[in-house]
Amino acid sequence: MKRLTIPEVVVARLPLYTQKLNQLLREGRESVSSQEMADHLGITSAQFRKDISFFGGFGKQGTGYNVIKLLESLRSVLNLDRIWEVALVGVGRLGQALMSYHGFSSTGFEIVMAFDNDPEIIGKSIAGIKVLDVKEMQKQICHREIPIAILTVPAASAQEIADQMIACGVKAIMNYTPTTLKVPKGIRLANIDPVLSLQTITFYL
Amino acid sequence: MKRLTIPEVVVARLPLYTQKLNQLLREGRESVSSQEMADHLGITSAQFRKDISFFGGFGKQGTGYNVIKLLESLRSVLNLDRIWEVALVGVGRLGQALMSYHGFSSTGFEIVMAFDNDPEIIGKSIAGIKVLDVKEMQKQICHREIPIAILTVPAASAQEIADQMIACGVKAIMNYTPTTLKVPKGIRLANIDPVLSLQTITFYL
DNA sequence: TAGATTGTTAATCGATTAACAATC
DNA sequence: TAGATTGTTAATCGATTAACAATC
Repeated sequence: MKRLTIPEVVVARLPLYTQKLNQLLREGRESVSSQEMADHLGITSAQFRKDISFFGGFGKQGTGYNVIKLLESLRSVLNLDRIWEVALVGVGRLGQALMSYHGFSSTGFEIVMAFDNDPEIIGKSIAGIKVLDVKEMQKQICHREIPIAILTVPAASAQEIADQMIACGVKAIMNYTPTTLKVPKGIRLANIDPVLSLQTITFYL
Repeated sequence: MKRLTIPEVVVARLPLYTQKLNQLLREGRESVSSQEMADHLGITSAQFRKDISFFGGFGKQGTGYNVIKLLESLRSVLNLDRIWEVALVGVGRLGQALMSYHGFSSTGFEIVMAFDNDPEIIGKSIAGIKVLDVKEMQKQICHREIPIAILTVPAASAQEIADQMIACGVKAIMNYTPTTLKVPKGIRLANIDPVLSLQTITFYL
């Protein structure tokens, strides 16, 4: 299958392309050249064309790329033309903020369940989602076959909760904890602790 | 200067090394081999040694790396052996969560000012920080020479606010908005909209 | 000393870019 | 048609890895 040979760095750039194309769409633009995309994104036009051509020839010589068509193609490539159900574990401040974050639902991600171990918060509703006891987590996630989980628990319990998630079928974990998690091959792990990117940036300051 | 030649991918891995070393330190470990670090982090031992050797020979043949010494060296390389003052603009739910996030202060980042344009929230205190009118932003940031800003405003005003920040000396922006920002060369921009990493992950599911 | 593991070299692998024929 | 811009090739550039002498 062709898809398996796409470099990870290319895949990581596609959401940025999608983001920019959405912006152009809102501005009413019909087409865009690789050169313009490159200028906006701070890359070379050759890189843009090469990245896109992994998935097919979506452009037109002399004209560029049709914004809507390219956007839809990329959404299809990234499997964004469906709703993805997400579970969130750890309903602290960050967890609550993410549950209320409108950006998820407007892009096809829906947090459909949330778990915590604090009796104070279990049973409460946040952004329309009832917080369940984390003891229920495995049963619920298994039952509903949730593919993606957001991990916003304290560092100390991160690995344990991650193991439990994986045991009941979660395929991707967004790790917001400042922890180096061990996950089996085949499980996607995104480390998005806000501190990590800050620590990279300070090298250059 | 040697530092200028370090590949970005290497710099991006250093915080992960720091994270794991901190974990080992808490476990009371005195030394660690490149092989063990590699196993934990899912990389090769050669890569770890190569990355570290950009900054000097911190290891000892036959023994490995002294955890404390390596940790301190990396902290020094990443300029983490000081306090970094951070401004936050956009005190919505995500902004508030980040203001309350303990992970920043415990790693040497301190959100020292916050701004919003909503009269309802201006003047209130969140996590001990008084929210100021965004009209005051440029004056305050200039005056205190804040190098890092967290951008958590609505997408529509993101570019405008970013321009204002840069005009008054901000050198790095953590962009939490779903926007492709244009920034001048020399300004560090980290795109950490949570949706971006989700959209990358769905490609593989 | 014997065993272990580093730091570094050279080889490999992969990603980026310049250039241009194809073509809208 | 003339001008513009794609898709792709080949060259370049850069990052990763295997291997091993050095050495603790």
